[in-house]
Amino acid sequence: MSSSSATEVAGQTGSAAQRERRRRILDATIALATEGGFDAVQMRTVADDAEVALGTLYRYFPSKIHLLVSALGREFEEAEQRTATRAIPGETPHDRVMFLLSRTTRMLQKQPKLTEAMVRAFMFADASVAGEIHEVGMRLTTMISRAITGSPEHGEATEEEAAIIRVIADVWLSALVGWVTGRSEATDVEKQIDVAVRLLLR
Amino acid sequence: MSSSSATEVAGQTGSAAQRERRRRILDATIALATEGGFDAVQMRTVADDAEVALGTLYRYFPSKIHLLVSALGREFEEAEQRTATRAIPGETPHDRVMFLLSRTTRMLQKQPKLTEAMVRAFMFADASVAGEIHEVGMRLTTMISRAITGSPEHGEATEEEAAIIRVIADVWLSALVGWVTGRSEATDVEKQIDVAVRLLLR
DNA sequence: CTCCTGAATAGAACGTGTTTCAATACTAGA
DNA sequence: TCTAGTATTGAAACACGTTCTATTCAGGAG
Repeated sequence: MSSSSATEVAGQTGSAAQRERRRRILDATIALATEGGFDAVQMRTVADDAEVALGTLYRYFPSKIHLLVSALGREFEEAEQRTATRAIPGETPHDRVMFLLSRTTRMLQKQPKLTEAMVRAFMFADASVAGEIHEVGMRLTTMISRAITGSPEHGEATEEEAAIIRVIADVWLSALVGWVTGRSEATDVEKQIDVAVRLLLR
Repeated sequence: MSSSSATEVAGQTGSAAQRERRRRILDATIALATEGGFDAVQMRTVADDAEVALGTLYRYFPSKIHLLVSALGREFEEAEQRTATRAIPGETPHDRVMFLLSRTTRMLQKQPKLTEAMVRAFMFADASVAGEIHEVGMRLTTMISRAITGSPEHGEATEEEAAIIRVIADVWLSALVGWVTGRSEATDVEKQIDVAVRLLLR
């Protein structure tokens, strides 16, 4: 339990050179994943591309799974900040949630290999990745919550709302896994969320 | 596309000696997974324990993931047959679905290592495992459908019902993944399903 | 400026999933 | 019974995640 607490989450720690190395590693990871997916993210290659030694890579990210989930965290960070600055369009909670998740889904589907790499890492992660996983989960929860209330504020949700948000997130992730692993079509993801949201937000 | 169609799914093919080998392999897999989880299922060890050569193991199951998902399929087969012979107790669809999923969850939680191995393989599986995955999905769908209607028959579900079943299955799997990967407590799984079922079946 | 210590490096080495291949055993049909 | 074709075996080799070791580097304390 030394560093990565929830407050200094996305690696805003260490010297400038260290933050720079971390950035280069995540850049290389995302580039490789975008090109060739999970299998193409090979630790030796990441280290080479980021111009750090293999041992250094492992000092920053203790496993390939940590690395990819952290990359997912960085991507979600941008998406979440977008929902914080501008209100999500739509008349009803249903409309707004669908707007948000459809937009995010389409964004992910534009880079299928990258999404495959990150989603598979996310689903494969074990307890040792709890911190990174939790960060991603919180961001997703925050975004859906904002979509439901329609405001960029992120106040406390009622217990009922929290439960609904969780179910929506679960369905979205499952649908994404289905698409990523080639078990369903791209358009199915949106359909499945629409059904779930319709059933839940009525 | 030679063998494994939906009709001859669970390996009811080949000579008696071959069916016997297949059974020994799955037995060894489940024994190892029960003892030590995903990591303990090592292909060399499985082959040794099942008394087949490593090459033979790979002839029967083209990867560790195929192997573990097939093991999950065999376990689900028994569970599904139980729902086919006896009616699921409970007054309402909600009660019956909860009875079914609670019972199944508790059964899985009694063997945490085995469940961890199978669930992680299931979530990690890519398109090449589509057949095995589909089999498991169908069994789960069938069981939930029987619980909703309250009859061991497995008639066609309406589109609405099918969508609801899918959402319930997604939530159940997500909750299970959360538990397996140490992100949530055993009792959370039931709670999450209860919320989802309550929201969906009203 | 020198020394000390933690960080970074290069590279070898290890473990396990997967592939390959030559030799042997088995089985179904003539 | 013989034979052709197929399945199984045993063993080595390969690929990639991960660990380990020896060495060098950087930057703050004195």
